[in-house]
Amino acid sequence: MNSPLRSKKIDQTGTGYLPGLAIDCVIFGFHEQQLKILLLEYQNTNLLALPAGFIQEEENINDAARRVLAERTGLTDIYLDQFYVFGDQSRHDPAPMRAIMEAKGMAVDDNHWLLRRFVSVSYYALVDFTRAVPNPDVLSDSCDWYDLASLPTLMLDHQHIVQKALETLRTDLDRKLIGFNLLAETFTMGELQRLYETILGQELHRSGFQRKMLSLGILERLEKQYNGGAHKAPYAYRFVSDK
Amino acid sequence: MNSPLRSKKIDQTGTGYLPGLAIDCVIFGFHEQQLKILLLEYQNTNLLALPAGFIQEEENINDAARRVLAERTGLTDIYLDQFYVFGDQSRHDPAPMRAIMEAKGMAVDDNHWLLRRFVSVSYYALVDFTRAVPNPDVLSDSCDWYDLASLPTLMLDHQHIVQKALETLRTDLDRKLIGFNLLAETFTMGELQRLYETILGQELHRSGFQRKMLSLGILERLEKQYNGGAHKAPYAYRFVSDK
DNA sequence: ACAAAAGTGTTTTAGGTACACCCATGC
DNA sequence: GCATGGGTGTACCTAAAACACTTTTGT
Repeated sequence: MNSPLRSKKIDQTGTGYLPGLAIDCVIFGFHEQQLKILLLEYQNTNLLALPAGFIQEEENINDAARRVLAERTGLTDIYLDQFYVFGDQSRHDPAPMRAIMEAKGMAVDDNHWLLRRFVSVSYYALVDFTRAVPNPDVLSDSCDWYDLASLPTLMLDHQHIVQKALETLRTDLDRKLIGFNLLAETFTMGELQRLYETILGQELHRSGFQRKMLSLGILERLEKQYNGGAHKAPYAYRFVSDK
Repeated sequence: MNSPLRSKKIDQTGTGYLPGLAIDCVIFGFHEQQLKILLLEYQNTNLLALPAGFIQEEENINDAARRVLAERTGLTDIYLDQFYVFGDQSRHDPAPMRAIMEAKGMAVDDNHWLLRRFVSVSYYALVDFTRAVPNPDVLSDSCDWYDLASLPTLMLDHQHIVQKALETLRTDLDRKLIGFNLLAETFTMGELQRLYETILGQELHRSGFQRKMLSLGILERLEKQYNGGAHKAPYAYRFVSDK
């Protein structure tokens, strides 16, 4: 992998990448009843941004997105969906990237390729929180999970991108049955319901939810899980694709 | 407007446009119970392609799509939706564009910007067939409607783009209530139903369809239309947005 | 009179909501 | 025993599907 944001040296010209095009990824995770996304914090600037990357000249853009995801989470088998292209010129603002590069001690030319206008092809990804290992890129000193419910201010229009990603996730949740990607291999019906409630931002009726999920024919019931709770042990379930 | 595909002279360098990025438009119309799309035929090559364009350096990409649409149809108030970015390197094939340019009598350099790899941001549009005035660009000698049901072979991966546009239209039809954009200002319930049936590729029950449409509260009933048919005169309806 | 398309009514079915009941477990 | 969370059963309501009936027009 030779992303300019990963290699030790930052390319001065952007050679080898499609110019003016970037990948931004909204990586969702779910932990302790909270929906979270992965953010990078840049060194000495307090700037927070979505994991991003560029597209190699001989690379498919969807593969570039998978590469970014693999670099930031260590995971390769991830649910990933392109959801929008942000291409307004108003989103172009070289100031934050300049601040990041200067904080890195770089001499920054006004014409540096990273300061030019970029069109962002945005993806959202759903990962198993317990399996992801966040990993910062060369320009950032941290890569961590942040609660979606109390998100700090983000760089550029990244807040807007997150908002649109969440809207897409909400409408896709029923249509594409993708929620399971946010859970571990096996899970209880209660965990699944709390996930749905968190994503949709509303409470769901327990019995109806259970019946609907089971009627979809995509859940395999396993043995009961004795977690030591003061109640009946729930069944564990596994998602089974029907292909 | 100074698109290189519209101006009399074709720019040799692509100056003024975002490099490597193109807009492709699947423009749907509906006429005589057929779903149609607008295609360009290039001079002396038998090559058919989707209406396309590039993005000016100071232009929003959605505005670029509107500009392409206005140039090809003469319409400015059009339903338009971004639906996918096609960015596989395998879609890069300079041969057809070279043939088009050579057929135009141009001397074509191997490094000509139009022969390089492009990432396509694709849009679908819904237009009122009776109001659109197809208008070819400078490289093509015709811009006309083609039946979606019996589409000829298209350039590059444009067949694939059309397929994905149609799939998106089908799923959006119920969710976004956009079908009316394909009809004239007023229409009968029968016309609307035949439109839905054509798009979805399946027959719908007449009474259920009528009730469902009326229950949405987005149709205003006007006077009856006496078309001279050997049957009861249908009501005319108009779409009313509820904002 | 009849066919054709339009508008409306009726019955049946399916899915969802709401609520109730019982089960298993730890305190 | 009791609170807690889990699984299932039942009544109810709404929306869709399927079908029937009536209306209006031209031939």
